[in-house]
Amino acid sequence: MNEQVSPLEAVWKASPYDGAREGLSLGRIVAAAITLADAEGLAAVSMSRVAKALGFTTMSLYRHVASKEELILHMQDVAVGPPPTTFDPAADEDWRTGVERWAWGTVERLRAHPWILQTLPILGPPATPNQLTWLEYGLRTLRATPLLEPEKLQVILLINAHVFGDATFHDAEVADDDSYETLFARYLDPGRFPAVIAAFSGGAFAEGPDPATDRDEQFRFGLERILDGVAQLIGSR
Amino acid sequence: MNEQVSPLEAVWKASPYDGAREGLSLGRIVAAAITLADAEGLAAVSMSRVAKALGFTTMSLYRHVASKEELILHMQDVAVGPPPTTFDPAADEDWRTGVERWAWGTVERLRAHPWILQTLPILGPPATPNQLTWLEYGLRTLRATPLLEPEKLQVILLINAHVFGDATFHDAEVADDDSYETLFARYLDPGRFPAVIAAFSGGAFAEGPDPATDRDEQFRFGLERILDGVAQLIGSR
DNA sequence: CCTCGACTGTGTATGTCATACACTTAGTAT
DNA sequence: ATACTAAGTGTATGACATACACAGTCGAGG
Repeated sequence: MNEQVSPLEAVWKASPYDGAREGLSLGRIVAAAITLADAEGLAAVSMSRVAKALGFTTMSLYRHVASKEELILHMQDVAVGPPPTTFDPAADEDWRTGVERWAWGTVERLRAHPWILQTLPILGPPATPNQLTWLEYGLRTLRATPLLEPEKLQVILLINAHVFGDATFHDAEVADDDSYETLFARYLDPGRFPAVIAAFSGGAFAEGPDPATDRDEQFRFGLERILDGVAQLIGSR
Repeated sequence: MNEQVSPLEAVWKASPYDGAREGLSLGRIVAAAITLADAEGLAAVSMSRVAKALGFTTMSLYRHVASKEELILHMQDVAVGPPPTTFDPAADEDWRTGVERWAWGTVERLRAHPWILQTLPILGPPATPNQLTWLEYGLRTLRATPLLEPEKLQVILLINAHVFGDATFHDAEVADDDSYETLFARYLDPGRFPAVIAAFSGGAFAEGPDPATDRDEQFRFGLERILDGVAQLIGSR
């Protein structure tokens, strides 16, 4: 644990998520918390439940973590994890190939731990070590491109927003599920919401045989639009 | 208040945010909660603080609202508000003009009540009456376009994601503020994060004389990329 | 070898929170 | 007037984050 340090800064200081082989350790605590969040959602993560899962008392956690907020930041960093080094774009690689690989990589991480979404309230710009490593790799895909530095950043952040959009949209859909269709059927006045009804009856909700593919397809569509737009700008330089 | 009804459904049933002139009412409760959230953030909204602000007891709120979750959904709906009717795109209007107007309208709403971001955990697809009205208007801007129905939806959702990205990125920047620069300076190893450093020293954080304009400029950049991509698809049909 | 201090884990206590439930009271319909 | 209903209250419960004081343990310096 650290004295007088902001939660964010604590995450940076911790870097090697070590594990002494016995007793508590930051690594163990964070791992237990992530397991809990994966299984029951972020709301299920309380100091006492995490401690119980490890067989320690609630207060023991505070020897390794200054606050719950810090714990959650650590969870986020570990759950995001470092990008595979194979994601580091080769110097001669086509930017678009690189960006696409990167984009799909980030979706995958977020889908693996959807509760990362709920941890957003804390955030702002990417700020955690692993998050920044992803950002670094993302920016590198645009290295050879004539875009200005701030433009590169905007492009990567835009794609990131799309990734979060995907996760947000498909999150509660799973949870609420039937209540959606029901709700829409019951309250969506065709006089007031003709376009919405048309869009949704086109099958955005009513997934086909393989919802995962459909979801991928939706993500791909948005991504291609973004990249087409970027390509156009690059081409104009 | 409603019996045996999901929080979301309760919001739909409530539609006219009425106000009996005395005593408590849903409208009054929601308004007080929004005032609180605007001033001190979503975290400051507790049943007891809202009640106190109105001069009633905590439990009195439960006569009008089934749970805190329902309250927050109501808050969200009211804070989002209906789109101005002038946003309803004219039939002969250029789609791009319409979409841009719509996009800027949504940013504006979100910026006025940034805590709406924190209410995301609850959500999923847009589902609240006013949210759906915005969606309806957004979709209408693409009415005359050769896009397929699900594609229109994807485009609007993509822009929406961009709006949330803008809000997310600039939210904590305000809150953490100096700690960001500090943190970056202290921990960002130029060996490991060359691209990040290049992108940020380009001035993404170090705002110019008018940060609002810079922020607008950043949003505009992403929006134009998206719309260029969409235009290209439309053109190819 | 002993002692001291640091580190790690514990137990108890406090204040906040959402919410259940039983109660009162006022207003309305018969 | 009586019975019913809606609105507001007060008290109680159980979860939670966290402060604080204490205890065991272990390694380093005498």
